[in-house]
Amino acid sequence: MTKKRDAAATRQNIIEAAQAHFAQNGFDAAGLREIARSAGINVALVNRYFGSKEGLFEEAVISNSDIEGFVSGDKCSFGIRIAEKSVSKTLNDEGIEPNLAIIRSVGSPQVQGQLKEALETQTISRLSEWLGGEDSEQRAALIMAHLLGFALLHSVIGINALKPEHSKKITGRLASTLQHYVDDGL
Amino acid sequence: MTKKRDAAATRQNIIEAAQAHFAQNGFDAAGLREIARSAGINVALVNRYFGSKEGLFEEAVISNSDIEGFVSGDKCSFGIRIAEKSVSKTLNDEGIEPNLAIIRSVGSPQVQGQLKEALETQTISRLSEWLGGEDSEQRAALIMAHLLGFALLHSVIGINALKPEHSKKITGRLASTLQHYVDDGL
DNA sequence: AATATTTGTCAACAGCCGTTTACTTAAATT
DNA sequence: AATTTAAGTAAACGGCTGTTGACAAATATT
Repeated sequence: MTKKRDAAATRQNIIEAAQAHFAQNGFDAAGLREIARSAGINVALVNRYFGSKEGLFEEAVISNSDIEGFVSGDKCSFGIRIAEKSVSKTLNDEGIEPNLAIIRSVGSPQVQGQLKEALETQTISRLSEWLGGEDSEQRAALIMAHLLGFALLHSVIGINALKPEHSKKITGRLASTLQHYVDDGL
Repeated sequence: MTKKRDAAATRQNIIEAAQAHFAQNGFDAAGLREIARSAGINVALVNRYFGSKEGLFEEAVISNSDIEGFVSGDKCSFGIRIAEKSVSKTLNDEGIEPNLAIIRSVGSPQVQGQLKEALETQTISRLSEWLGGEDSEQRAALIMAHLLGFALLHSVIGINALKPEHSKKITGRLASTLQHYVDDGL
Protein backbone atom coordinates (compact mmCIF):
# COMPACT_ATOMS: atom_id res chain seq x y z
CA MET A 1 0.00 0.00 0.00
CA THR A 2 1.41 3.35 -1.01
CA LYS A 3 0.38 6.92 -0.49
CA LYS A 4 -1.20 9.03 -3.19
CA ARG A 5 1.04 11.92 -4.25
CA ASP A 6 -0.57 15.33 -4.46
CA ALA A 7 1.69 18.30 -3.84
CA ALA A 8 -1.09 20.88 -3.65
CA ALA A 9 -3.12 18.82 -1.20
CA THR A 10 -0.08 18.10 0.96
CA ARG A 11 0.79 21.78 1.02
CA GLN A 12 -2.71 22.60 2.15
CA ASN A 13 -2.65 19.90 4.82
CA ILE A 14 0.55 21.33 6.26
CA ILE A 15 -0.89 24.85 6.27
CA GLU A 16 -4.06 23.78 8.07
CA ALA A 17 -2.16 21.74 10.63
CA ALA A 18 0.18 24.66 11.17
CA GLN A 19 -2.72 27.07 11.67
CA ALA A 20 -4.15 24.88 14.40
CA HIS A 21 -0.85 24.36 16.18
CA PHE A 22 0.25 28.00 15.97
CA ALA A 23 -3.16 29.07 17.29
CA GLN A 24 -3.00 26.66 20.20
CA ASN A 25 0.66 26.94 21.18
CA GLY A 26 2.17 30.02 19.55
CA PHE A 27 5.21 30.16 17.30
CA ASP A 28 7.83 28.97 19.78
CA ALA A 29 5.95 26.13 21.43
CA ALA A 30 4.58 24.73 18.16
CA GLY A 31 6.96 22.02 16.96
CA LEU A 32 7.51 21.22 13.30
CA ARG A 33 7.46 17.50 14.04
CA GLU A 34 4.04 17.77 15.68
CA ILE A 35 2.71 19.85 12.83
CA ALA A 36 4.06 17.31 10.35
CA ARG A 37 2.47 14.46 12.27
CA SER A 38 -0.89 16.24 12.28
CA ALA A 39 -0.56 16.76 8.54
CA GLY A 40 0.37 13.11 8.07
CA ILE A 41 3.71 13.75 6.39
CA ASN A 42 7.40 13.83 7.14
CA VAL A 43 9.09 16.83 8.79
CA ALA A 44 11.48 17.39 5.94
CA LEU A 45 8.62 18.30 3.64
CA VAL A 46 7.84 21.38 5.67
CA ASN A 47 11.20 22.87 4.88
CA ARG A 48 10.97 21.85 1.25
CA TYR A 49 7.62 23.54 0.77
CA PHE A 50 8.04 26.59 2.98
CA GLY A 51 11.79 27.02 3.38
CA SER A 52 11.70 27.46 7.14
CA LYS A 53 9.45 27.61 10.16
CA GLU A 54 9.16 31.36 9.66
CA GLY A 55 8.12 30.80 6.06
CA LEU A 56 5.42 28.41 7.21
CA PHE A 57 4.23 30.95 9.78
CA GLU A 58 4.09 33.59 7.08
CA GLU A 59 1.83 31.51 4.84
CA ALA A 60 -0.28 29.92 7.56
CA VAL A 61 -0.87 32.92 9.82
CA ILE A 62 0.21 36.21 8.28
CA SER A 63 -1.23 35.72 4.80
CA ASN A 64 -4.41 34.44 6.38
CA SER A 65 -5.17 37.31 8.72
CA ASP A 66 -8.30 38.37 6.92
CA ILE A 67 -9.85 41.58 8.09
CA GLU A 68 -12.47 41.43 5.37
CA GLY A 69 -15.04 39.84 7.64
CA PHE A 70 -14.77 42.93 9.83
CA VAL A 71 -15.31 45.57 7.20
CA SER A 72 -18.14 43.93 5.31
CA GLY A 73 -21.34 45.50 6.54
CA ASP A 74 -22.61 48.92 7.48
CA LYS A 75 -20.80 51.17 9.89
CA CYS A 76 -23.63 51.76 12.30
CA SER A 77 -23.81 48.08 13.23
CA PHE A 78 -20.05 47.49 13.43
CA GLY A 79 -19.90 47.41 17.21
CA ILE A 80 -22.58 44.82 17.83
CA ARG A 81 -21.50 42.71 14.88
CA ILE A 82 -17.86 42.39 15.97
CA ALA A 83 -18.66 42.18 19.68
CA GLU A 84 -20.95 39.21 19.10
CA LYS A 85 -18.23 37.47 17.14
CA SER A 86 -15.64 38.06 19.83
CA VAL A 87 -17.79 37.10 22.80
CA SER A 88 -19.10 33.91 21.22
CA LYS A 89 -15.60 32.49 20.82
CA THR A 90 -15.03 29.90 23.50
CA LEU A 91 -11.95 28.13 24.74
CA ASN A 92 -12.99 24.94 23.01
CA ASP A 93 -13.44 25.92 19.40
CA GLU A 94 -10.17 27.81 19.22
CA GLY A 95 -9.17 25.89 16.15
CA ILE A 96 -7.54 28.07 13.56
CA GLU A 97 -8.38 31.64 14.50
CA PRO A 98 -5.50 33.76 13.15
CA ASN A 99 -5.83 36.25 16.01
CA LEU A 100 -5.03 33.55 18.53
CA ALA A 101 -1.90 32.56 16.65
CA ILE A 102 -0.87 36.20 16.55
CA ILE A 103 -1.51 36.81 20.24
CA ARG A 104 0.27 33.64 21.30
CA SER A 105 3.26 34.45 19.07
CA VAL A 106 3.75 38.02 20.23
CA GLY A 107 6.59 36.97 22.50
CA SER A 108 8.64 35.32 19.76
CA PRO A 109 11.42 37.63 18.56
CA GLN A 110 11.73 35.68 15.30
CA VAL A 111 8.30 36.70 14.00
CA GLN A 112 8.05 40.18 15.49
CA GLY A 113 8.63 41.80 12.11
CA GLN A 114 6.02 39.64 10.41
CA LEU A 115 3.48 40.44 13.11
CA LYS A 116 4.06 44.17 12.81
CA GLU A 117 3.70 43.94 9.06
CA ALA A 118 0.47 41.97 9.36
CA LEU A 119 -1.10 44.18 12.00
CA GLU A 120 0.05 47.58 10.78
CA THR A 121 0.09 47.43 7.00
CA GLN A 122 -2.67 44.86 6.65
CA THR A 123 -5.25 44.81 9.41
CA ILE A 124 -5.14 48.32 10.85
CA SER A 125 -4.52 49.99 7.51
CA ARG A 126 -7.48 48.19 5.92
CA LEU A 127 -9.77 48.93 8.85
CA SER A 128 -8.65 52.56 8.78
CA GLU A 129 -9.63 52.95 5.14
CA TRP A 130 -13.05 51.54 5.86
CA LEU A 131 -13.54 53.76 8.89
CA GLY A 132 -12.55 57.07 7.31
CA GLY A 133 -12.91 60.36 9.14
CA GLU A 134 -10.52 61.99 11.59
CA ASP A 135 -7.48 60.05 12.84
CA SER A 136 -8.82 56.92 11.20
CA GLU A 137 -5.56 55.00 11.70
CA GLN A 138 -5.51 55.81 15.39
CA ARG A 139 -9.13 54.82 15.88
CA ALA A 140 -8.54 51.61 13.93
CA ALA A 141 -5.56 50.81 16.14
CA LEU A 142 -7.61 51.43 19.29
CA ILE A 143 -10.33 49.12 18.01
CA MET A 144 -7.82 46.39 17.29
CA ALA A 145 -6.19 46.96 20.68
CA HIS A 146 -9.47 46.36 22.45
CA LEU A 147 -10.30 43.33 20.33
CA LEU A 148 -6.89 41.71 20.76
CA GLY A 149 -6.90 42.40 24.48
CA PHE A 150 -10.38 40.96 24.79
CA ALA A 151 -9.35 37.84 22.87
CA LEU A 152 -6.29 37.55 25.08
CA LEU A 153 -8.29 37.54 28.30
CA HIS A 154 -11.33 35.71 26.97
CA SER A 155 -10.00 33.04 24.62
CA VAL A 156 -6.38 32.61 25.65
CA ILE A 157 -6.45 33.08 29.43
CA GLY A 158 -10.10 32.17 29.92
CA ILE A 159 -11.16 34.91 32.34
CA ASN A 160 -14.49 33.94 33.86
CA ALA A 161 -15.91 37.44 34.11
CA LEU A 162 -15.85 37.75 30.32
CA LYS A 163 -17.94 34.66 29.68
CA PRO A 164 -21.46 35.55 28.59
CA GLU A 165 -23.07 33.16 31.06
CA HIS A 166 -21.78 35.33 33.90
CA SER A 167 -23.46 38.47 32.68
CA LYS A 168 -25.23 38.94 29.40
CA LYS A 169 -24.27 42.59 29.32
CA ILE A 170 -20.79 41.80 28.11
CA THR A 171 -21.65 41.96 24.41
CA GLY A 172 -23.47 45.26 24.82
CA ARG A 173 -20.64 46.89 26.72
CA LEU A 174 -17.99 45.83 24.22
CA ALA A 175 -20.21 46.75 21.27
CA SER A 176 -20.87 50.20 22.64
CA THR A 177 -17.17 50.93 23.11
CA LEU A 178 -16.23 49.71 19.64
CA GLN A 179 -19.05 51.69 18.05
CA HIS A 180 -17.86 54.79 19.87
CA TYR A 181 -14.48 54.52 18.15
CA VAL A 182 -16.27 54.15 14.81
CA ASP A 183 -18.48 57.21 15.29
CA ASP A 184 -15.78 59.33 16.91
CA GLY A 185 -14.34 60.49 13.61
CA LEU A 186 -17.49 61.79 11.96
CA MET B 1 40.40 38.19 43.77
CA THR B 2 37.25 36.47 44.93
CA LYS B 3 33.59 37.32 44.83
CA LYS B 4 31.70 38.53 47.87
CA ARG B 5 29.08 36.06 48.98
CA ASP B 6 25.63 37.48 49.67
CA ALA B 7 22.69 35.19 49.19
CA ALA B 8 20.01 37.87 49.47
CA ALA B 9 21.75 40.19 47.01
CA THR B 10 22.35 37.37 44.53
CA ARG B 11 18.71 36.35 44.74
CA GLN B 12 17.64 39.90 44.02
CA ASN B 13 20.09 40.18 41.12
CA ILE B 14 18.63 37.06 39.55
CA ILE B 15 15.09 38.34 39.97
CA GLU B 16 15.87 41.69 38.39
CA ALA B 17 17.72 40.12 35.49
CA ALA B 18 14.83 37.72 35.01
CA GLN B 19 12.28 40.54 35.01
CA ALA B 20 14.16 42.31 32.23
CA HIS B 21 14.63 39.19 30.12
CA PHE B 22 11.06 37.93 30.56
CA ALA B 23 9.76 41.38 29.66
CA GLN B 24 11.89 41.60 26.55
CA ASN B 25 11.66 38.02 25.26
CA GLY B 26 8.80 36.25 27.01
CA PHE B 27 8.98 33.00 28.99
CA ASP B 28 10.01 30.66 26.18
CA ALA B 29 12.61 32.81 24.47
CA ALA B 30 14.25 33.95 27.70
CA GLY B 31 17.14 31.59 28.43
CA LEU B 32 18.32 30.76 31.94
CA ARG B 33 21.93 31.04 30.84
CA GLU B 34 21.41 34.57 29.55
CA ILE B 35 19.57 35.55 32.72
CA ALA B 36 22.37 34.10 34.80
CA ARG B 37 24.97 35.97 32.77
CA SER B 38 23.09 39.25 33.24
CA ALA B 39 22.94 38.58 36.96
CA GLY B 40 26.62 37.75 36.98
CA ILE B 41 26.28 34.25 38.42
CA ASN B 42 26.25 30.62 37.37
CA VAL B 43 23.17 28.96 35.86
CA ALA B 44 22.98 26.32 38.53
CA LEU B 45 22.18 28.94 41.13
CA VAL B 46 18.89 29.75 39.46
CA ASN B 47 17.62 26.24 40.08
CA ARG B 48 18.99 26.21 43.58
CA TYR B 49 17.22 29.44 44.54
CA PHE B 50 13.98 29.08 42.59
CA GLY B 51 13.65 25.36 41.90
CA SER B 52 12.82 25.75 38.23
CA LYS B 53 12.33 28.25 35.45
CA GLU B 54 8.63 28.34 36.31
CA GLY B 55 9.50 29.10 39.92
CA LEU B 56 11.66 31.99 38.82
CA PHE B 57 8.85 33.29 36.60
CA GLU B 58 6.48 33.08 39.55
CA GLU B 59 8.66 35.22 41.77
CA ALA B 60 9.92 37.63 39.12
CA VAL B 61 6.71 38.28 37.21
CA ILE B 62 3.61 36.94 38.93
CA SER B 63 4.36 38.11 42.47
CA ASN B 64 5.38 41.47 41.08
CA SER B 65 2.26 42.30 39.08
CA ASP B 66 1.22 45.18 41.26
CA ILE B 67 -2.14 46.70 40.51
CA GLU B 68 -1.85 49.08 43.41
CA GLY B 69 -0.57 51.91 41.24
CA PHE B 70 -3.82 51.69 39.33
CA VAL B 71 -6.25 51.88 42.20
CA SER B 72 -4.57 54.64 44.19
CA GLY B 73 -6.36 57.85 43.37
CA ASP B 74 -9.89 59.04 42.85
CA LYS B 75 -12.29 57.33 40.48
CA CYS B 76 -13.18 60.34 38.39
CA SER B 77 -9.61 60.76 37.16
CA PHE B 78 -8.91 57.07 36.60
CA GLY B 79 -9.15 57.23 32.81
CA ILE B 80 -6.73 60.08 32.21
CA ARG B 81 -4.31 58.84 34.87
CA ILE B 82 -3.96 55.34 33.44
CA ALA B 83 -4.11 56.46 29.82
CA GLU B 84 -1.19 58.82 30.32
CA LYS B 85 0.83 56.04 31.89
CA SER B 86 0.08 53.64 29.04
CA VAL B 87 0.70 56.07 26.20
CA SER B 88 3.97 57.40 27.62
CA LYS B 89 5.54 53.95 27.59
CA THR B 90 7.91 53.74 24.64
CA LEU B 91 9.66 50.86 22.99
CA ASN B 92 12.97 51.86 24.53
CA ASP B 93 12.28 51.94 28.24
CA GLU B 94 10.55 48.59 28.31
CA GLY B 95 12.78 47.44 31.09
CA ILE B 96 10.92 45.47 33.69
CA GLU B 97 7.25 46.22 33.14
CA PRO B 98 5.37 43.14 34.39
CA ASN B 99 2.61 43.61 31.81
CA LEU B 100 5.11 43.16 29.00
CA ALA B 101 6.39 39.92 30.49
CA ILE B 102 2.80 38.72 30.81
CA ILE B 103 1.83 39.66 27.26
CA ARG B 104 4.95 38.12 25.78
CA SER B 105 4.46 34.92 27.78
CA VAL B 106 0.82 34.37 26.91
CA GLY B 107 1.75 31.79 24.30
CA SER B 108 3.72 29.58 26.69
CA PRO B 109 1.65 26.59 27.83
CA GLN B 110 3.89 26.10 30.87
CA VAL B 111 2.87 29.35 32.56
CA GLN B 112 -0.75 29.56 31.43
CA GLY B 113 -2.00 28.65 34.88
CA GLN B 114 0.19 31.20 36.60
CA LEU B 115 -0.94 33.91 34.21
CA LYS B 116 -4.60 33.13 34.79
CA GLU B 117 -4.06 33.20 38.52
CA ALA B 118 -2.23 36.53 38.34
CA LEU B 119 -4.74 38.21 36.06
CA GLU B 120 -7.96 36.81 37.45
CA THR B 121 -7.48 36.47 41.20
CA GLN B 122 -5.01 39.31 41.57
CA THR B 123 -5.30 42.11 39.04
CA ILE B 124 -8.91 41.95 37.91
CA SER B 125 -10.25 40.98 41.30
CA ARG B 126 -8.45 43.86 42.99
CA LEU B 127 -9.52 46.35 40.36
CA SER B 128 -13.08 45.06 40.61
CA GLU B 129 -13.20 45.73 44.36
CA TRP B 130 -11.98 49.25 43.83
CA LEU B 131 -14.48 49.90 41.05
CA GLY B 132 -17.58 48.64 42.79
CA GLY B 133 -21.05 49.00 41.31
CA GLU B 134 -22.80 46.77 38.80
CA ASP B 135 -20.87 43.93 37.13
CA SER B 136 -17.67 45.27 38.59
CA GLU B 137 -15.67 42.15 37.66
CA GLN B 138 -16.78 42.37 34.06
CA ARG B 139 -15.99 46.06 33.80
CA ALA B 140 -12.60 45.46 35.43
CA ALA B 141 -11.89 42.71 32.90
CA LEU B 142 -12.86 44.99 30.00
CA ILE B 143 -10.55 47.70 31.32
CA MET B 144 -7.67 45.25 31.58
CA ALA B 145 -8.48 43.90 28.12
CA HIS B 146 -8.16 47.34 26.61
CA LEU B 147 -4.98 48.13 28.52
CA LEU B 148 -3.30 44.85 27.66
CA GLY B 149 -4.31 45.15 24.02
CA PHE B 150 -3.03 48.70 23.92
CA ALA B 151 0.29 47.66 25.45
CA LEU B 152 0.48 44.80 22.97
CA LEU B 153 0.14 47.07 19.95
CA HIS B 154 1.97 50.08 21.38
CA SER B 155 4.87 48.66 23.37
CA VAL B 156 5.34 45.16 21.98
CA ILE B 157 4.54 45.54 18.29
CA GLY B 158 5.25 49.26 18.04
CA ILE B 159 2.28 50.40 15.97
CA ASN B 160 2.99 53.88 14.66
CA ALA B 161 -0.57 55.16 14.85
CA LEU B 162 -0.54 54.77 18.63
CA LYS B 163 2.51 56.92 19.18
CA PRO B 164 1.59 60.30 20.66
CA GLU B 165 3.68 62.22 18.11
CA HIS B 166 1.33 61.07 15.38
CA SER B 167 -1.75 62.50 17.00
CA LYS B 168 -2.00 63.97 20.46
CA LYS B 169 -5.59 62.83 20.76
CA ILE B 170 -4.55 59.30 21.60
CA THR B 171 -4.43 59.84 25.35
CA GLY B 172 -7.81 61.54 25.39
CA ARG B 173 -9.50 58.80 23.40
CA LEU B 174 -8.12 56.01 25.55
CA ALA B 175 -8.86 57.92 28.75
CA SER B 176 -12.45 58.55 27.75
CA THR B 177 -13.07 54.86 27.02
CA LEU B 178 -11.51 53.69 30.27
CA GLN B 179 -13.45 56.27 32.26
CA HIS B 180 -16.66 55.10 30.63
CA TYR B 181 -16.10 51.60 32.01
CA VAL B 182 -15.51 53.11 35.46
CA ASP B 183 -18.69 55.20 35.43
CA ASP B 184 -20.83 52.56 33.76
CA GLY B 185 -21.67 50.79 36.99
CA LEU B 186 -22.92 53.72 39.02
C1' DA C 1 9.87 1.37 -22.71
C1' DA C 2 13.52 4.37 -20.94
C1' DT C 3 14.58 8.52 -18.85
C1' DA C 4 13.97 12.59 -16.06
C1' DT C 5 11.58 14.93 -12.52
C1' DT C 6 8.85 15.48 -8.76
C1' DT C 7 7.25 13.79 -4.11
C1' DG C 8 8.16 11.67 -0.01
C1' DT C 9 11.09 9.19 3.67
C1' DC C 10 14.94 8.34 6.73
C1' DA C 11 18.58 9.49 9.48
C1' DA C 12 21.74 12.35 11.12
C1' DC C 13 23.62 16.96 12.19
C1' DA C 14 24.73 20.81 15.14
C1' DG C 15 22.97 23.57 18.67
C1' DC C 16 20.32 24.89 22.30
C1' DC C 17 17.45 23.96 26.38
C1' DG C 18 16.43 23.20 31.61
C1' DT C 19 18.25 20.48 35.02
C1' DT C 20 21.48 17.79 38.03
C1' DT C 21 25.62 15.98 40.05
C1' DA C 22 30.14 16.46 41.88
C1' DC C 23 33.28 19.59 43.46
C1' DT C 24 35.70 23.98 45.29
C1' DT C 25 35.78 27.72 48.32
C1' DA C 26 34.18 31.14 51.46
C1' DA C 27 31.78 32.02 55.73
C1' DA C 28 29.95 30.62 60.12
C1' DT C 29 29.97 27.63 64.13
C1' DT C 30 32.04 25.03 67.64
C1' DA D 1 42.03 26.41 65.15
C1' DA D 2 39.09 22.69 63.48
C1' DT D 3 34.84 21.59 61.60
C1' DT D 4 30.45 22.23 59.68
C1' DT D 5 27.47 24.75 56.76
C1' DA D 6 26.28 27.78 53.03
C1' DA D 7 27.43 29.91 48.30
C1' DG D 8 29.19 29.49 44.02
C1' DT D 9 31.38 26.96 39.98
C1' DA D 10 32.19 23.58 36.26
C1' DA D 11 30.74 20.09 33.44
C1' DA D 12 27.93 16.96 31.81
C1' DC D 13 23.21 14.70 31.04
C1' DG D 14 19.18 13.63 28.31
C1' DG D 15 16.09 15.59 25.35
C1' DC D 16 14.37 18.53 22.23
C1' DT D 17 14.78 21.89 18.28
C1' DG D 18 14.98 23.43 13.18
C1' DT D 19 17.44 22.05 9.34
C1' DT D 20 19.93 19.34 5.71
C1' DG D 21 21.69 15.80 2.56
C1' DA D 22 21.36 11.17 0.78
C1' DC D 23 18.28 7.98 -0.83
C1' DA D 24 13.68 5.48 -2.51
C1' DA D 25 9.60 5.53 -5.12
C1' DA D 26 5.92 7.38 -7.83
C1' DT D 27 4.65 10.36 -11.61
C1' DA D 28 5.59 12.79 -15.84
C1' DT D 29 8.20 13.29 -20.04
C1' DT D 30 10.48 11.77 -24.04
